[in-house]
Amino acid sequence: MSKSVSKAARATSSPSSKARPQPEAQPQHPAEGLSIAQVAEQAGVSVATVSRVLNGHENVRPATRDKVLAAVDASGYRVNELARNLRTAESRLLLTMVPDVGNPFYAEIVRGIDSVARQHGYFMLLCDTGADPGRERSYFDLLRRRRADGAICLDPATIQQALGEASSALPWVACCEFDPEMGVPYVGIDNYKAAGDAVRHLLARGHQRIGLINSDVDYLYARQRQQGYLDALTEAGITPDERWRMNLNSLDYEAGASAAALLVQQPHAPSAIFAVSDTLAIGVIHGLRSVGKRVPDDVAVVGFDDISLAAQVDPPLTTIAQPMRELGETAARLLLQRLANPLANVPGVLLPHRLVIRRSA
Amino acid sequence: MSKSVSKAARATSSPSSKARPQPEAQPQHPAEGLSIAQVAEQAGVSVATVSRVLNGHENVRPATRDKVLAAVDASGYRVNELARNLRTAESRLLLTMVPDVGNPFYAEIVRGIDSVARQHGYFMLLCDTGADPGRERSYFDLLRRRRADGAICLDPATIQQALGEASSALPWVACCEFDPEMGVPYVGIDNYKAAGDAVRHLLARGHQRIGLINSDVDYLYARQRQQGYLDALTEAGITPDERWRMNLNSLDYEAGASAAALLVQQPHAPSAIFAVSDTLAIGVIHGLRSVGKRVPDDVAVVGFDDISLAAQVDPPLTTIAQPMRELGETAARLLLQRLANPLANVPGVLLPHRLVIRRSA
DNA sequence: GTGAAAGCGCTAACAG
DNA sequence: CTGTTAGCGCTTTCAC
Repeated sequence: MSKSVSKAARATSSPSSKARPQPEAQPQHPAEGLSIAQVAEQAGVSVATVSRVLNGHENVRPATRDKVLAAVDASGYRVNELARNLRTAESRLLLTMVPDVGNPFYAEIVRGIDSVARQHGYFMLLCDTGADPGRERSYFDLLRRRRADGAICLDPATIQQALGEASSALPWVACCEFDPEMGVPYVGIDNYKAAGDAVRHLLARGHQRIGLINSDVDYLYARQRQQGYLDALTEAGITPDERWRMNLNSLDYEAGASAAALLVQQPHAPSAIFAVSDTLAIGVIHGLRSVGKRVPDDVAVVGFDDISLAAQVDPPLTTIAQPMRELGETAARLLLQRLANPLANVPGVLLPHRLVIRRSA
Repeated sequence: MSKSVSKAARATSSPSSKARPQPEAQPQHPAEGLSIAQVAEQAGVSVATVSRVLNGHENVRPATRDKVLAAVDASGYRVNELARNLRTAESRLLLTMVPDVGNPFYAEIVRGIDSVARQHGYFMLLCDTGADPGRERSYFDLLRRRRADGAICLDPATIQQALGEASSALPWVACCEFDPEMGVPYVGIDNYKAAGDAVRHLLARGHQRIGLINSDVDYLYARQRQQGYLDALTEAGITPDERWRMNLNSLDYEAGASAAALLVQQPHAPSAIFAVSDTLAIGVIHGLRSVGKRVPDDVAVVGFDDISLAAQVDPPLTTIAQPMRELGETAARLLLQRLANPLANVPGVLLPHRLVIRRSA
């Protein structure tokens, strides 16, 4: 930890750095190819001294320090981090890979990651992979090529596995999606139990025919939630009907809408639908309405995630809440741990979920 | 342009690189501190030759090339881009700064940027600024410190201006939010006219008392849309009432909901509401419903942006569509132009908007 | 407390 | 076609 702290104190590189505020007046020279040598010359000291001042080392005489600082401010000099990073062999950059930045579920997680990262003097940059293995790989290459110090991956477990064995040696952690067997640190929730909770809620409301609108089976959570759904039904003495289940390759509203319309227009249609994401569930509500079904009177629906929108739609969505912020924060902390001590074996952690009952079911 | 093309062809650094697929078998050594020198030794050639092969230069004998490639694959070597970038003085990284990654409006724009960027051999990385000037600054510092080659900023114009004069020399462009006076290339829409279109639609539907739920005036678009709203009303012979207008410091659904509830519960309440973003408008619909108003019968609502959700809510939202994808693509192209030719003065461009009539108004 | 100098890993002249 | 070499701008011993 002491490493992180000392690095975070670097006056010129920490995201949260307030060590040396900018002067009000803008510097004269917009600083194109300014190097430390020129600042040194201007200050009448050696490059070593400038470097020491820039990095907040203590062993510099105050007068000297002031001379240097003056020269820096006057010239508008900014350290070239490419050079610094080459020398120190670290970039202080963290990458977060998400399958779809447009999905509000990820936004809150990303904020959690970001806040922990900057507290520790790291920048967090977001990568939209579109759940495409090729793009995923190319972002991992940023890691291999030392352009980032670490990464957090929220992509489907299947894609993570496709990265190959060699990648597990890279400094990254998995968030929400993970394969416990891979030996990569992870954080997530108990999807199996959460899905069971959703279904049991529906059961308690008297529903017997419960549909499942699921996402792509590339996602670990899709497989786990399906199993939770299946087992909850079976435990209640109900034989799951295959026609009640659908797998979608998109979490978009439209996908949920058309799936729902299909689902309820068949014989023995479900009287309730469990959708594995709120975006899907909102689409489902819309789809049901478009075929003349009322929610929850004709068909009940429960979603998953508890994105902020869930409370705003009509009717407000009953859903399983994930601790999104904490998921992100935990992921960031795991990664930081792994960076601080590459050999320590970092644990997998599961965070609690919660059933939020609103009006849709 | 030829520069971009030749760079994009670099076998080891282009995001879209497919030049030399990885072998099926994973390399033996996970490649911690492997350098080009060791590869050179292993291949029995000089570092220069390895470098040439890695960069796809033509003047290498096939046999030599194969030897090098074999050594690379065997060792699992990856180029250290920190070193390469220091040497070539470019990072091939583009930054996109958005005020809120959770707002779906930005997601599609970001995709547009990303697709153009990777077509040209650049990586695009997303930064969530939270519309905070401090964070904005720190991301711009990434630029100053050569960790990224260019940036696209979607933050409020006010924040852009606060960056100071010196920043306009930096390689960035503005998207959606911009100040034409700053001399920074930009792309956006005609917000004044678009707002007018929205209001005129409401007018045509017979509404006389039209409310405006606006965002923070830090946003240029907020000021422009307000003016469009005001002028459209005036032109119709209606004197705008101050009590019809609200400014919110958030685009969240909740913010729209509570604002709407307030707005329609006063005397002479509006019979229609124009909200400057779809997220706000969706909140508005929810807020109206919570106080017992039906949309559009009691109060009509028009939004702005046409995010995918707009068609899914009940009632489907009448809104002004922005060409989000094109906005992003254009921004990326402007930036690329600016990078290719730092001296050329890149124009500001305005893209067309479109009124989409659904059921909410 | 400060400076001189080595070298991080790479690319690009320049020779041969 | 291939090798030798000089830096890119910075941090960090090691002297003084």
